[in-house]
Amino acid sequence: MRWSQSFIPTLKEEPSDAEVPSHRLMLRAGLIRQLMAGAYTYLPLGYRALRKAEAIVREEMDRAGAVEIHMPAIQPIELFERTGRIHSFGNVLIHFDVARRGQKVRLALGPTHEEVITDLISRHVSSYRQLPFTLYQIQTKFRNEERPRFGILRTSEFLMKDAYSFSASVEQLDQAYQAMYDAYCRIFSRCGLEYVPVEAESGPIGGDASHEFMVPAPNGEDRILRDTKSGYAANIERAVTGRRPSPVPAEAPADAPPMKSLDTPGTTSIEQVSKLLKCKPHQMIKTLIYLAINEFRGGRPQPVAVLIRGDHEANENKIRRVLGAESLELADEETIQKVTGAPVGFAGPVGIRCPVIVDHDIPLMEKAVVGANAADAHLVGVRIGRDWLPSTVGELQAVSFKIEGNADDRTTFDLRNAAPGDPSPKGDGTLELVHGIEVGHVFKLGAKYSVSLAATFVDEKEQSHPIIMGCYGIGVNRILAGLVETRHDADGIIWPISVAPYEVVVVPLNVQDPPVMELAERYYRELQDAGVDVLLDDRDLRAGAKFKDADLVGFPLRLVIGGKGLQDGVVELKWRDQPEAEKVPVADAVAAVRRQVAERQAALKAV
RNA sequence: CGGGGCGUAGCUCAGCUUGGCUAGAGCGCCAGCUUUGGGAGCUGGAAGUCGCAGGUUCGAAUCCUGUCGCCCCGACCA
Repeated sequence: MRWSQSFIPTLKEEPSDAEVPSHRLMLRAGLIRQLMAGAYTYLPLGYRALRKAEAIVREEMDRAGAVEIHMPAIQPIELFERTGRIHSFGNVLIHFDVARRGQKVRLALGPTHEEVITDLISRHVSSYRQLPFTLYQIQTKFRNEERPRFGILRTSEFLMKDAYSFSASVEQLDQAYQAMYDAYCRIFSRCGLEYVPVEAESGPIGGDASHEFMVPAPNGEDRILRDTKSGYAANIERAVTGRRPSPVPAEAPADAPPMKSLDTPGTTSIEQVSKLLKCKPHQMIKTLIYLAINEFRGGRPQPVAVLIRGDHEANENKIRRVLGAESLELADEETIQKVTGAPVGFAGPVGIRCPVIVDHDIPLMEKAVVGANAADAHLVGVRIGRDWLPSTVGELQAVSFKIEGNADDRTTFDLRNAAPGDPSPKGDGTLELVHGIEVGHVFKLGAKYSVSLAATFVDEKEQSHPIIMGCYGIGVNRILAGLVETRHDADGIIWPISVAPYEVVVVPLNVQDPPVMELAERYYRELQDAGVDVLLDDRDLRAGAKFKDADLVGFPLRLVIGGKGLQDGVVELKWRDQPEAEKVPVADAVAAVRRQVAERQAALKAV
C-alpha cells in the first residue's frame, strides 16, 4: 500500500478529549475515530491491526480444536427471559421492538451468545456420543455501557471471540477448559502482550472455576493482587488474604481498663468516627449486618453480624461462601434496628442480638473502637474475650449456616478483600496490587444455561443430564488497547510485528529525487513480492514529518532511502524498539529486511 | 445515576468576567517561490449558522432559561 492512497489521518497535537495513552495514541496515529461515546470507527491502520489480532485468535482456536461458526447479532428477547438474564443484564442489554406485518417483534442485540448457542445445541445434541465439542465465533457484541470510557477499552460495541464447550462430564469440561486456557496463553504471547492469568470470582451464578487474563497496566480498570515470588495472582474479589485463623482470647489482662461509652452524635461512618475520636480506622471495627438467605431455612433471611477491621473492605462473596448461603445482602434499616436496638451506623458486637462472625484480623486487635448499639454512641477500649465473643460453630450451625468444626469452637474467617502487604496464600511472599486490563476470561459455566434452556443428553444408561458447559471470551479490541497501553514511548506506539498494521514502512526521504524514488519503488515491489507487509511512504513531505509519523504509528521496521546514503551506496534499517539504525548496502536491503522480519515473526510464533 | 469540567475553523486554543467595531492566533489545508535526514521559511488565499432552541436587549460568542453532546471522578459492570 502507498501512504498517499491510504487514509491515515495522523494528528500532530493531542486530541483534547483523550487521556489514557491507548486512546490518545490510537487517535493520533490515525487508527481510530470516535463516532459517539463508546463507538469507534476503525480506520485502515487500526482495522489492519485488529484483523491481525483476530487472525491469531482464529488460528489458535482452530489449533485447540474449536470450530468456528457465526451466530446472528440480533436475537429474540424471549431467550433472555428464559434464562433470566434480561434482569441480570438490566440496562446493559440493548433491546427494542420492530414491526413485522403488523406484529411486534422483540429483539435484543447480543451482548454475548450463551442463550443462542445453548438453544441451538439443545435442538441437535441428545446423546453423550455427540459430546464433547467446542464452538466459537468472532463477532461484534453490543452492551449499553453505563459509562463508556478510556477510548476503545470500554465501548458499547466491540469485537469479541466467544467460545462455548459442551461436555458430558466434569472431566471433559476440565479438558476443554485447559485447552482454552493453553490457547489463550499462546494467543496473547503471539500478540506480544504481557499478560497474567489470575484466579477470578465465578460470581453467584454457577461455575466453580474461572480465570481472567489480565494485562498489567496502570490504567486498567481491574485490580489484581499478586505475589511474584510464588506466582500467585488473583483479582481483588477472589484473592485470599493468606491469614490463618486466629485464636480468640478468653479474657483480657486484669489491669486493662474497662471499656467506655462516648457520645458520637451523628457520626455513622468509620471516617467520621475516627475524626471525632481521633483514632485511626485500623483501630476500629466495622460491624456490618447482613441478611443471608439459606435454602435450609426455606429462603427466610437470617441476620448475621460480620466484623471487619475499620480499614478493610468486606468481600460479600467470601462471606456468602463461609456461611454457605444462597445469597447475601446488606440488612435493611428495620432489621438493623431490631438486631442492634439502634439506627444504622452504630452497630457493634457488644450485646448484639444475632450471630457474629469475625475476620482473621479481629482477635489480633488488642482493643478497639466499636458502635455501642445505641444511637449516637461508640464504645472505646473494647476487648474481645472480655467484652464480647464471636459465635461458636454450634451457634452458627443452629441457625443453619453450613460451617464445619467443633460445636464449642470460636473461630475466625477470611471475610475481606485482600490488600497490598497481606501475606501471600502461597509461599512466604506478600501480595502487591497491580491494575490490569481484562483481555480474556475462561469460565466453567456448568449447567446454568443448559438447565434453563433444556439442553440435555442421555448417558449410556439412558439417564438424562444437562450438558456441562464452559464459556471463553477474548476482547479482540482490548488486545490492541492493551498493546498500545503497555508498548509506547514519547514518540508513539511500538507495535509487536505480529499485529502491526504493516511490518515495514519504506521511506524515500525525497520523492522528487528520481534515484531515491526509483529505489524505493523497487524495494516496495520486491518486498511485496516476497510476502512482506509493506507500506510505501510516497508523500511529498519533509524528512522530519515522515520520521515523526513513522514513529507515531509505530511500524516495527523502517527502511529509509536518502540521497546522501545513496551516494555511499547504503540505505538505513531501523527497528522501532531499537535506538540505533543499521546501514546496509543498497543491494542487500531486501534480503536483510526479509530475514529480520522472518526472525521476529518466528520468535513470536514459537511460543 | 451522583459530582466536576468542556462545547468558538479540520486540530489545539484565545476572546466571555464588564454585551458594541469586520470573531482571532498557531498548526493543518490551497497556490507560488525557496528549502530538503527529525513536524522548514517567505508571500498570498480558502475555511466558523461561536453545539442547538428560546429569552433579555437598540445590539448576544459574551447575560438568563432550557436542551443536546463529549470528557473526567465515583456508583454499576456474565
